Amino acid sequence: MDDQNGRERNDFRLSRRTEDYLEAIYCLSRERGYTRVKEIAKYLGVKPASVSEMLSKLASRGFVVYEKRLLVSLTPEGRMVAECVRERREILVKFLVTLGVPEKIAEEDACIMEHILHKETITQLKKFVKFVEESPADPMWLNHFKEYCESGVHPCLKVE
Amino acid sequence: MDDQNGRERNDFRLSRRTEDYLEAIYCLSRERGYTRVKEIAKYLGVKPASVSEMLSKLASRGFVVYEKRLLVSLTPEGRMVAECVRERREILVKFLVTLGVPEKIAEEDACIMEHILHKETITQLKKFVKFVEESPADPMWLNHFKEYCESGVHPCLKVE
DNA sequence: TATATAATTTAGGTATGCCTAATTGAGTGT
DNA sequence: ACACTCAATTAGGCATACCTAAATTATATA
Repeated sequence: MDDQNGRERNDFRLSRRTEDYLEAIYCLSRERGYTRVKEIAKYLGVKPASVSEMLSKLASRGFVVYEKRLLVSLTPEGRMVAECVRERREILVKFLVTLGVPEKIAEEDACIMEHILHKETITQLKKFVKFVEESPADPMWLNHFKEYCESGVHPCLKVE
Repeated sequence: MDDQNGRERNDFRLSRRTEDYLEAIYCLSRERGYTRVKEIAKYLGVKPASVSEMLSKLASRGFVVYEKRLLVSLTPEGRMVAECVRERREILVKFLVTLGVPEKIAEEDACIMEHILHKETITQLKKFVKFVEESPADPMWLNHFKEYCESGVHPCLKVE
């Protein structure tokens, strides 16, 4: 009934870890079209044995093409999932960076958030990022916000 | 090395579920100073048996006062943790609501985010919420953003 | 007080995911 | 062709966290 383990809050989503693996494979196989156990293990910071196990599961669910001991690649379905995950993540990074979170931390937190937030939340964050991007020139308020972050005082309040 | 299971990304933080339980107990025992297995189970949407197990762990770690079959309450330490978690959460809800996420979803996602984001991220979100709150009158850009959400066009671009 | 009912706990399982150690397999060099 | 090495897989375990069913214990009512 929870999402600590495999199943997510809503049943449409894959487990966080499943998404992580798909995204990793997606990134790693971008250029050549394939990747391998060792690379995935390094990318995700786990041991090859764990990757091996997970790949069997992913293959049986139709997300990757994988014959034991051979190279790994995504099926069209796996690619679709990975792209969604990736897109969510990129938006989140931009968003957090806009708000002044250091890039590196933004990356990490985005990676976590992408897996677990409702689509409504992602939608709003996406809109926000676009809103900022589409703003003509530098949005004044953003500068104000940055100033506020540094000084701790809202610029509009100290206009004397 | 991961955080799917017990241990979190950084070692200071308790597992997500541990925090959930502490927060639940905190909420439920606010008025009377104590709560009970059944209530916690209902609050978290798990079975009493699971709560029972978890309480033993929480007690052995010094977060709750709990003698089998009796009422449950937080130790000062448990309360401290719960309060931190709670504060993080409230900020997140405010933040998401500001960005137009429906209240109910904001609550849920906040509950998830609170457990896993870096403190730097929380800090920035907190600042952002404060920034908005301390803005004199209605911040223009927020209205613009709302308009943008509805129309899909940045108001500043269609000023003719 | 005795008994019925409600609350808890225990026992025994499940699933995810990760790890180590031991094996298996495949490609390379001699 | 054989041995070496490195990659990948299997086997056996661990921890978290949940569940169901069965056994307890408490409480409330007749």
